[in-house]
Amino acid sequence: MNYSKQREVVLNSLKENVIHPTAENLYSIIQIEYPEVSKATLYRNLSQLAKAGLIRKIDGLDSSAHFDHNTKLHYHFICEKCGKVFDISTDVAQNIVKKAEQETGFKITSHEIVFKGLCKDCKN
Amino acid sequence: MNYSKQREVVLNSLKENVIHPTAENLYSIIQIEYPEVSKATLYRNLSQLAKAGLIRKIDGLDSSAHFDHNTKLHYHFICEKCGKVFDISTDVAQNIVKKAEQETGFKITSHEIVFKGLCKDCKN
DNA sequence: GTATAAAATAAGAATAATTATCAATTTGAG
DNA sequence: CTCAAATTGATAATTATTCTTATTTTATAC
Repeated sequence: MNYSKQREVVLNSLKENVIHPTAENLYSIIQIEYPEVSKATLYRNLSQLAKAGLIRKIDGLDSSAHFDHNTKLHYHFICEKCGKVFDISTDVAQNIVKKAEQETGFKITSHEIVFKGLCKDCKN
Repeated sequence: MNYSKQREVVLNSLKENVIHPTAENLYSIIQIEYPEVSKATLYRNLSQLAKAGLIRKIDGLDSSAHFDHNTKLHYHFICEKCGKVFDISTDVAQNIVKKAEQETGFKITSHEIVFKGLCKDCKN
């Protein structure tokens, strides 16, 4: 991966926006300061950065993919009322990969857990 | 929900095709015997049946949603080589909802676990 | 520094999956 | 049987994302 100004902007924007943004969220945010970053470039870089392991793509939350600056293993919760995404620690499912591999005999290379419901604020 | 012939066809086809098909998979299958079921009707009925809890929609496996005739709680694995989807029992993550609710204080109404990797056949 | 090949870009077209529109048909309660 | 509500087929529209192409940047070799 060569250096590019646009990729740096994408990566930094994600690091500064810890809200698990979608590509469109990030595009709006980036547009304000860096209108020179096009949508195609944003999508391309998000893919590349995720493939390189520098960021993480989160599927299954809602109709679009969200992106996470935090590459350490953890899970996610999306509030069905306000749409906010929160982290859930791996404590909730210990040794889950080992257990699943033992049960199935498959080789597991990645996994994601998505919880849905109401966050603390929206519950009331 | 009123009765409709088309909805019956959709539900029965899913029950007979335990392969976790996508909407397009199911459309191809249904077309052969029941060309009178349109694509719009298929999508509409899959949504309605899922909302009514008679089937389950699985997100996060790949670019399209898959559907499951089995509404009992369980998790999923998709083989990144052959694309087949397999069930994973809830044993791999016991009390996960309770744990996540205790950790966060959120109200969790649903969750899904998606594993990716290589199935037994593709591993070799 | 200059040449140059590989990588990256912007702009917009294209695609894939899904949802919406709407007139016509079907269903079910009274 | 009647009529409103539900459902349908056909197709347009939408959403999210990827692809195309000509141009520009970057890294490297001289």
